[in-house]
Amino acid sequence: MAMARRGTGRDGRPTLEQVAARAGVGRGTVSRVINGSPRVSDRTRTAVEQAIADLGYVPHRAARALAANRSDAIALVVPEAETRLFAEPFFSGILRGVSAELADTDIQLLLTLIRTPKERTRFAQYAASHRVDGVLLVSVHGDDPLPDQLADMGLPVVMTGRRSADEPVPHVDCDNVGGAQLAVEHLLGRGRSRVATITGPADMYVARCRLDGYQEALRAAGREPAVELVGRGDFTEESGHAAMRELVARRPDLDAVFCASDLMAIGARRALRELGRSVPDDVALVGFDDSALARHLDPPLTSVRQPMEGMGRAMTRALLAEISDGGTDRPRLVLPTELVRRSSS
Amino acid sequence: MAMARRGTGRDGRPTLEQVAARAGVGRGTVSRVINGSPRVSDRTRTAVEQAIADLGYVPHRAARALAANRSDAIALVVPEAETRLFAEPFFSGILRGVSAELADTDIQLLLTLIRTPKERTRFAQYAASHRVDGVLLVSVHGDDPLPDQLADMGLPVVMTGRRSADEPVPHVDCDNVGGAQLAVEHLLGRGRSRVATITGPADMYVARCRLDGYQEALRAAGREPAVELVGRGDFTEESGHAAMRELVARRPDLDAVFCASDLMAIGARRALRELGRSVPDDVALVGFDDSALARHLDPPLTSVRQPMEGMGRAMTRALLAEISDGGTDRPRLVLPTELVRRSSS
DNA sequence: ATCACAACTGGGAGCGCTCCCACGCTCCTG
DNA sequence: CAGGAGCGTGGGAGCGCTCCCAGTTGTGAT
Repeated sequence: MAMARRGTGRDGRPTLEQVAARAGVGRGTVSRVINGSPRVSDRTRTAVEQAIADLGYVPHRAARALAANRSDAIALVVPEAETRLFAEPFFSGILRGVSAELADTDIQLLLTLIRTPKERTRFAQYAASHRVDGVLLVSVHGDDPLPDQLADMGLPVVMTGRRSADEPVPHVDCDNVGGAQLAVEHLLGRGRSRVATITGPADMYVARCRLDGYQEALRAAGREPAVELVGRGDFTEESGHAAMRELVARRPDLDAVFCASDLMAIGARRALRELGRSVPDDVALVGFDDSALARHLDPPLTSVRQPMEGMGRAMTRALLAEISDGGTDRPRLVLPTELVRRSSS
Repeated sequence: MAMARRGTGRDGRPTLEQVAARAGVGRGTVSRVINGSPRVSDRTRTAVEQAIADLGYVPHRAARALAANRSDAIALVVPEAETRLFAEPFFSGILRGVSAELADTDIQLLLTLIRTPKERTRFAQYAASHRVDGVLLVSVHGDDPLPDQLADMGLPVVMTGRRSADEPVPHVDCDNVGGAQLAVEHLLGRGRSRVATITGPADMYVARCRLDGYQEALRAAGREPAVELVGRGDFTEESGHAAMRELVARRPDLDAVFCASDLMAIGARRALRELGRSVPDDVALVGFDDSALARHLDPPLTSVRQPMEGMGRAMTRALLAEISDGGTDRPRLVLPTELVRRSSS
């Protein structure tokens, strides 16, 4: 036997039912008002809105999720390493963008830090079981299967960066090639003629792009890129330090270095100091990321800025669009980068 | 009339009902197994577990939340300014700690960046309407009513830092007084005798604590703190720069400065360079936070490290405890700080 | 063998919402 | 003036779970 209708929900908060009673309408009508359906007369709508205000009614998320079969939540998945290495501005910039874009929707942001491959696997299962309506993926590596797994499960996904030139999964990237070109053109424009580079891991597409930009800029200026001017790093400071020493040993006459990350530029700067070369007089230095560190290096580091907050916003918009239209246009966005000139070059 | 039971849930995923059917038991029994109730025989439990594995069953969050009247989610609320100013290591450190502590629970982390006072108000309402089981609050200011609002609504809350010495809301803080003492003792131990400090805003409890530590350390060493050795800052680089210039003008003979944040130490360092004073020979410098910037300053900055990740973990544990036991012991934890010695002192 | 009691188990009821069907009404059309 | 065609509306059914109350079975004491 059905229990008598109570005056409030289990926890004392009003339910749809009470709002309906107070407004003198049916449950369905209140639901329609809340969800912005046009099939409600103005009179009724006003009355319902009044009742909602009077009661301080707020829809119950779980009930709504259960009935409507959606969660009104999206997940932002970040490898834990990101929060250390590129903490500023990469991760927090993305986060601000995502959060800003979500601010006037009713959608929750679920943050998932992934430490291990095992957690990565577990995440796919979790995501599938109706925890989220879509997933934002940050810093995906070249061989990462997660984006495809999620996409195959029919879950909307948007990621930052690409795994390759023909990335099938919707994504938002910044113009790494163009940014590197800007940097190298700048160095050439300052009269430097033996411009070296320190690259990231060859298996990361982003690193290849920055190398491509470096080479293209040189060719555009009528110079053939020299192999011995390319140092290999892995985006860490230590690798930048080592690569810089090798470069100088190989080409003592180099007069500029474009580093594919600020952290590597910091390592390179240390190496140059050890070798008694001044920056920017002997060697001009440019980094990539425009991190907080760049601003505070001695001398302040010229760097390529990625529009992190813009990328966060763009990803989120793309994901929300995919969620609502069922993934018809699979966006691929590339946002412009910008050179921030400081005294290291 | 009830519809015939279907073979799977609406979205093709198995439901409790199917697991029960496959294991040849009732719905209630499967629920008991999933929730770890002891009132299930081993035979049955094994059979159910097998069925769960066979079907790849994962409980439906929303359904569970609705039926059990809990959300299995907690919110981490961060003022947006935090993600800029103290991005590293403060925010990401806390985040890693929280995330680590949550890793082997089934609890989701909801991240809420708060930009404006209006959003702050809105959050209270959201939190109340069964979106979360508890709230983690970061960087609360002295006059912030949000912690009390949430606590008054009966929502478990734990925050980092305190608003005052007798903070009523459960919290996890680091030993700011002790950290400042460490720093000053260290400076005195290196033979410095005219130790100045640059403080944070007087209305922030954390700033007062660091000032107290500075003064106590001096007194413990038998010296009376001098008013003209105290510079006022607001945790920003610019304020550190200005305060440093004033201090030197007031007391040209000072030989050490303890800054209540790394950012202010960076500003101070710049001022000292402009004034032609070397670090550490003329003036020894110590910061607070041990940010990434400290490591890369020239010279590398001695700084007080807060156990950010540990604080994140501690907060989370405290919150989970409060959620499960209904808030009986209202924890107040103070974690130790540590001095990281580098060449600036 | 009988009874009390514990240990398990099944399934009804219900969480608060959305979806959708059916039911008045009003207003045209022919 | 009958027959649609819409509009706006009410409310039943059901989302997948947990809770809890009745069984049902098994055990040991009498």
